Amino acid sequence: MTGMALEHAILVSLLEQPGSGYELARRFERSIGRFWTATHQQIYRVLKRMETGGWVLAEEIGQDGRPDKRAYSVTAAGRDALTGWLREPVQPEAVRHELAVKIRGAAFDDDAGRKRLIAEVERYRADHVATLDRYLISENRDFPDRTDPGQRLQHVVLRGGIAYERMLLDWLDDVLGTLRDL
Amino acid sequence: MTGMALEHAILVSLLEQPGSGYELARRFERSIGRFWTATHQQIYRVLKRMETGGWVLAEEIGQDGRPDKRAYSVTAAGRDALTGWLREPVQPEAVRHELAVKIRGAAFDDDAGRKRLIAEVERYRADHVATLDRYLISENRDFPDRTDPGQRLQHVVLRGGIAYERMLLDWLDDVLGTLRDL
DNA sequence: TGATGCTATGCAACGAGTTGCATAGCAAGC
DNA sequence: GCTTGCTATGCAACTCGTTGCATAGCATCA
Repeated sequence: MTGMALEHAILVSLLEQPGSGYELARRFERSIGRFWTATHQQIYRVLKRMETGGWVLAEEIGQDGRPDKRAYSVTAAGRDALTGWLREPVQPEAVRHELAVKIRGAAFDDDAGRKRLIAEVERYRADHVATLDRYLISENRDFPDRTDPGQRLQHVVLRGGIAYERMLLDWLDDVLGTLRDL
Repeated sequence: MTGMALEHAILVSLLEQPGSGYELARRFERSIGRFWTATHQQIYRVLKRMETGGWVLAEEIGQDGRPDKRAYSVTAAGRDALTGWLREPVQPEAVRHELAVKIRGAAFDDDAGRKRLIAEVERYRADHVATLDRYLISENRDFPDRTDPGQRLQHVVLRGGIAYERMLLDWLDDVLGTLRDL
């Protein structure tokens, strides 16, 4: 019961807003995917398992002009499963930071390799500038209601993303400085 | 060739210092594991694969009073494999932040559940205070040589860890404040 | 008209990561 | 004397995550 947390991320997303597997996959690209990534295959597979286990209910919705979809909502049993999990201890994170491995690896490459790494870090940095911008735009647009508990919780998680991106950008500047005058 | 980055983390670790599977596993608990986690089973399995592929060489070392060990070192082919990988683009990270899921999930739990989550966040925070302390001790102790390129690169990665932990502690205070006056 | 892309779901195969267990001798403390 | 813990390596079974592919109709743009 320690792993398989995707179920719980899906439960949270469906409680915030019921929807189809496809819609969930899109949310995992935007909102919820900021802190829990998943592909559409994973989501469809896990949704079936959750349906079998009685955590979610599917309703077939026929649409004209596009394929039918299965809209999922969370059952009472699913909600109980979620609250049970919420009360378990948080597992330590499994950190996997590829860039950090590459930076330490740069000690065993030549000048040409380090030059390429600097360019790659700059590209990586630009990506995260864009990410931070998206977060800031989303913050200004999506969190007007400071009284709704759900919104306040979503907002504090987003502030975590913003803090992370800012920290990362500062650190990348430190990395670039270190690589340049190695 | 996109995944399987454990090989490369092992190559970096073995280039920094040759050693046995067991020694590598211990390093993955301390130094390199700050940004790339792995269990001993993973490490042994991958080392065999790398030996078959000619990336590392094993030397049997008989020890008295304890089991023999196989000391690994990186071959020229292994080093080439590493530099080849260093020049590939950095893959976007697969973020999996369980605590963030739980925080958003707290909107669907009751007051008792939220109280428990607050206690759990406090425990989690204490763990990370301890982690930050270990990093700061390691920084003062292990990085005296500011001219060695390898040390400077290890140091900048450690500074990333320190920056991350500080950011996290600040954010956890924000989270606790939000949960408390929900 | 043809190419590209979006909605919508899914299978099959593979690779990566986790968990439990096993062996085996030595050292240290109760 | 007994238990616990450390060094040292490994198997087997399992779950999780990734990649490539497939279907199928409609919309949009060149």
